[in-house]
Amino acid sequence: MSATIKDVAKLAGVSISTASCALNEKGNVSDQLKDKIFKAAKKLNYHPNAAAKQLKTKKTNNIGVFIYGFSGPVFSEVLEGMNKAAQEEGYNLLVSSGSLSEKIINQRQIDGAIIFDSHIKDEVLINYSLSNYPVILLDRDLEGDNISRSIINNQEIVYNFILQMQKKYQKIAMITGPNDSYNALGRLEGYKEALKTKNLQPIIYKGDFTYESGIAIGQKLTKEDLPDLMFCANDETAIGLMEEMKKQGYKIPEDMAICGFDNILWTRHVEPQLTTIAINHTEWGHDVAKSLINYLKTSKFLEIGDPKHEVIYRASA
Amino acid sequence: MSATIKDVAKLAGVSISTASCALNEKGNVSDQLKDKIFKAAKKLNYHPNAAAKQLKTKKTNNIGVFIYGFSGPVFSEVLEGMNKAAQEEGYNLLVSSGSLSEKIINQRQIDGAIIFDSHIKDEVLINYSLSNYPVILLDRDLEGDNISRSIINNQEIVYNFILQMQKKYQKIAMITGPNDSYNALGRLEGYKEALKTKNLQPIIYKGDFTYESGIAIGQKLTKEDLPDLMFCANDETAIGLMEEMKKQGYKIPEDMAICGFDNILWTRHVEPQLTTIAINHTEWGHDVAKSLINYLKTSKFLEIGDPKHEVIYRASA
DNA sequence: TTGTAAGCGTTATCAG
DNA sequence: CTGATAACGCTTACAA
Repeated sequence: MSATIKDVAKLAGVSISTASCALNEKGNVSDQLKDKIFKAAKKLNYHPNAAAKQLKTKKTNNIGVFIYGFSGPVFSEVLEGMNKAAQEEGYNLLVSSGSLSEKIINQRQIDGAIIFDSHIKDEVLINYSLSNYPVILLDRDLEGDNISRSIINNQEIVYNFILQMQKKYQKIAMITGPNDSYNALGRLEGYKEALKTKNLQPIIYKGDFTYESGIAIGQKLTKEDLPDLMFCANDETAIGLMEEMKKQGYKIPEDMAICGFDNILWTRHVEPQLTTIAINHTEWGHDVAKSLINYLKTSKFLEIGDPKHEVIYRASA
Repeated sequence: MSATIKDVAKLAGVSISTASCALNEKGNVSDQLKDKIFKAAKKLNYHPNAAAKQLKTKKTNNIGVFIYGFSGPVFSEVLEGMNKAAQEEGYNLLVSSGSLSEKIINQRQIDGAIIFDSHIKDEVLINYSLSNYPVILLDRDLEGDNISRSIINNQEIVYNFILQMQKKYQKIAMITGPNDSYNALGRLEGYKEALKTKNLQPIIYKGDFTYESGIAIGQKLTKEDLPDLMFCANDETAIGLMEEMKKQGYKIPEDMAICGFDNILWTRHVEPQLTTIAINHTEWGHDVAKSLINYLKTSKFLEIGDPKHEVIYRASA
């Protein structure tokens, strides 16, 4: 069994409350006693019991992060940023995915929640926030008093990007991603909106974020179809398309320029290197977690800036 | 404020203990009362307070996972598997990386720990395990009573693989990874050992797990240097090498066969497709977590099989 | 079958 | 400056 504060108090020859005050640097304890108490604590390898502390103070020092799954680079980057922020502020990350998430929220195992998972019911979140716990939603809508939100504004990013590219390329087509992807939909909207602004008809090919869908579309493209620029909803599709076009003897970007989205590692290893858009997910996660923790300390969310993005111009477009 | 068991008891018109027994399906409560109690709980949206429960039962229902960082595919796969196991068994994952990890362990916020991080001090782990908490170490050594271990046996996997390839290829060289990588070192040892068994001299090139290091080595390789097979410590290096060799006009695998390790997505998108070795990290994580949870339920670790691996033969070797 | 009461390890209030 | 003591919400003997 580990030592309790009782043991420390006994060894130091003081009362429990004095020991508690000393260990928490609170109130008035003489330096002499303090020293004795700290020595005793060290000797007994004392560490306060988290559950007891939580019960008393109603603070768990944990923030819950609820994600849909662990796979893919996005989650690990976001988590990395959040972990960094949590560490800086002395909080722990309780990461959960799946059916147990709602239980953790309901049981108040956390001081606040970051939701990156559309499966958790609104009702649970509202209930939680109503008990004065802060919640930050990522890429999802919900209004409420202690609820804040942050989204990757794919639509706006793509809108601006396409308008920019329009200066150089006349005919711009797009390969979309799957319909159930938040990101794919936003990117598509941004594309459509940009063309609308310029009074142009959108040309849309249906992809699914895979390398193979890029290849398949490349195989169907006839010479007359070729746009000046093909904007792909993600890099994998763009690279698949590029390989297929090269195979058919087309020159990139002369015959058709190609660009993607995400800036995956492989964009640098294809020939020509792929022009793409990078989102700084790590920084985003960091800012989001900081905002939540700020709420825990001051009852106010820190403003979360839009996730940083950067257009990376390379040879492909 | 959330409802407590007291509120439930009052609303149902029973004592606290009766309510507790009913809600935990324990002891003897008449069906009639039980029904009343459950209805009251539902009405009040009652959820037991985790801290109080933990304090009393000395069980947190959390298992701690301590990793070195979130980046890279390995951690997300391992975490995914662990999360799945935890979910199946009703446990939560407290994931932490960095300086706060030791605090979580010391404060007994978790019923058991999985350590995938060489930075946590042995002393902390020993102390923890001495208080009867189970610990599983991944890719790391430490002996103890409630301590179990599991490692990816890179050395053995590579040893067997190279012996196998030896039947087809005479001269086998290797590109290593960085010296501070557990995986790189094991793979190198396996290679050396296999050649030794066959009484052959190892031929070793120093890489660093990057695509660029594969290119650089390819540029230095002269025609006379070419081995029959180049075994690369990871796929990125292998692919870099392959691209460079192709650029120089060599035919893969005719002039030199190439194989890698990890089975990253891109191994299927190069020409020729890369022969490589896949480790099932998700399953590994799942098994590890299951083993720990089994200990929590029965005081015995479940046997963890060696992480499953599979040699994936493709056209490059 | 149900209720009373003690106690888990803390913190915090309030006398001494 | 220090020390009883109550309380946090829950579980669990044990008594009724």
